[in-house]
Amino acid sequence: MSKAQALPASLKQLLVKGNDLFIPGISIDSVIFGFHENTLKLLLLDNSKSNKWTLPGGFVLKSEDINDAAYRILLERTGLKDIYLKQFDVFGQPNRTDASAHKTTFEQYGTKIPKEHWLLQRFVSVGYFALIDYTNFSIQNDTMNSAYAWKGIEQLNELLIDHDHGTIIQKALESLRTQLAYLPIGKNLLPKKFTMPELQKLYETVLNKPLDRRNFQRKMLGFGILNRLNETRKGGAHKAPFLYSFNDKKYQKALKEGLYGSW
Amino acid sequence: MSKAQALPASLKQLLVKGNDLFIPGISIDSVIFGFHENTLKLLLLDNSKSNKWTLPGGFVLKSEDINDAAYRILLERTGLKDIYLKQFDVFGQPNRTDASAHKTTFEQYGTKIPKEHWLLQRFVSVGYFALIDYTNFSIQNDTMNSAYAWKGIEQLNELLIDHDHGTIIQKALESLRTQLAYLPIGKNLLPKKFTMPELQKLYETVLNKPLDRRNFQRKMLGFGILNRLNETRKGGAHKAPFLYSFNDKKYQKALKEGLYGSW
DNA sequence: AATTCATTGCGTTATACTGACACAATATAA
DNA sequence: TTATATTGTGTCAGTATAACGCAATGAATT
Repeated sequence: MSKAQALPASLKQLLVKGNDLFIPGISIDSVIFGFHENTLKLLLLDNSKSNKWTLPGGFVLKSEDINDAAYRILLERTGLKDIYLKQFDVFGQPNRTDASAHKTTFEQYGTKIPKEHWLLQRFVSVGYFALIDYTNFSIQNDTMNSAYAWKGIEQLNELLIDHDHGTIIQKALESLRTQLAYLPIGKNLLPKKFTMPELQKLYETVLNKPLDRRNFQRKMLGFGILNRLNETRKGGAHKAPFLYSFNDKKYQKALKEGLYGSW
Repeated sequence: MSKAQALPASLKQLLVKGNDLFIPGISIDSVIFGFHENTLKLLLLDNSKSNKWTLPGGFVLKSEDINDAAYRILLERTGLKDIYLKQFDVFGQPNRTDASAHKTTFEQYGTKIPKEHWLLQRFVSVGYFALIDYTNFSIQNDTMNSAYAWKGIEQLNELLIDHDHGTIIQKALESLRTQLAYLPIGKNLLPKKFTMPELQKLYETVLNKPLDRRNFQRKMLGFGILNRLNETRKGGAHKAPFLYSFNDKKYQKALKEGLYGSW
């Protein structure tokens, strides 16, 4: 076993001042979605030693709105701001594994959380999902000194077995699917310019079923939310597809009614 | 001013033992929907003196699942069980009015909540909505000694002005609308036997727009979730409509896919 | 430079669904 | 018995959907 590193300042502060700063018993967990190479990815944190991957999360300041806290935590831990973020569920089982996860985090540095410490109390977690542009985010270590990595949703079984973060992710995916017609997934998960096949793959991935290429295009164009640009994406083999961008105003408006259709 | 009544036992217990029994900082508010005389109704509690109506709610026991708590609270305060109940949002603004509402409740009985008491801390509230059969529920006073009453959603403006329970109710209604295709509102808001016009009025009320009688019937029957009974509802003037009941199995199944259609 | 080939852009057709409306049947009230 | 509002059933034009055809294109191959 390698020598224990010094406890990072951020963790020390959590231990010492957390009780004064944060409201007790409530945590936030964020499921951060990205889309790359035709797969949905999640931004997860590696708790190094344990090789258990976890959702980035945090706590709510004593006089802070919960939604504001979710944005702040996202900003602090990833540098991301102006991100689409949405609360989707609350996880309130008394046997949630937060306490043991916190223990593990500190034990990596040879630090033990004192008994009765607020971190070891029962936590109710509010789940948020974020939609971010994969191409516009460069991974860096976060303030808690954990390492980020994008993980494809198909690899999750190995990473999160028996971990209740797995449940949270499943619920987030479910929300994404059932509310698809009302969510700006295209705008937030794709780069500013994208091709029709890319948009289609995104919808196919979320819905987990294939869609007809030609019918998809007709329907999407029918919504009147896309601008076709005078550019094509060259470089890939075969015919170069047109690039599109979203007409933000019309997109917003259309989403209010829901992108009607039999997906 | 009339003489202050004695503090009810349930309130006294809350004051004295609440801190040991419940997890701090988290409350539950339930928006209880019923349908009667072609209007959506809410089951509200009158805080007598103040004439401010509030949502029935409560707190979570220290080793209790939040969803279980919501069911328990509903049972304790209304006698209702086996009810459709669904979490729809979390309300986490630091300036929520719970503390002052609690104060008012106790001041009615001439009791003052001690400073620093847990009831006066900041609360994050988890919102649930319940769908219940109006005809199968008889109003009684609840354990907190408040009086229940059904209030039509159109009268809410007068009752809840500037009250953040108003926001919660609005959000509950919104959830009801956007998730309509996935919610068993018919089964849970109507009596076992009902007529097609009654079912239609329910959908019209939730959607807040009129629907064509004949198209509605065609679509509903098309889902294959209704049994037409060999009875009609006589008594009303004019032609007696058939009675229907739900085919529970098919209803459940259809809701999983969502009751597809352009409502 | 010509050929190959997977992919893209645009189009067609049969079918199902939707919205708007017509008309006969019927339970109560007059 | 008649009047009336409501319900049950049906029609029809317009629209949306699912399934598929075919020519155009850009890079890779020869």
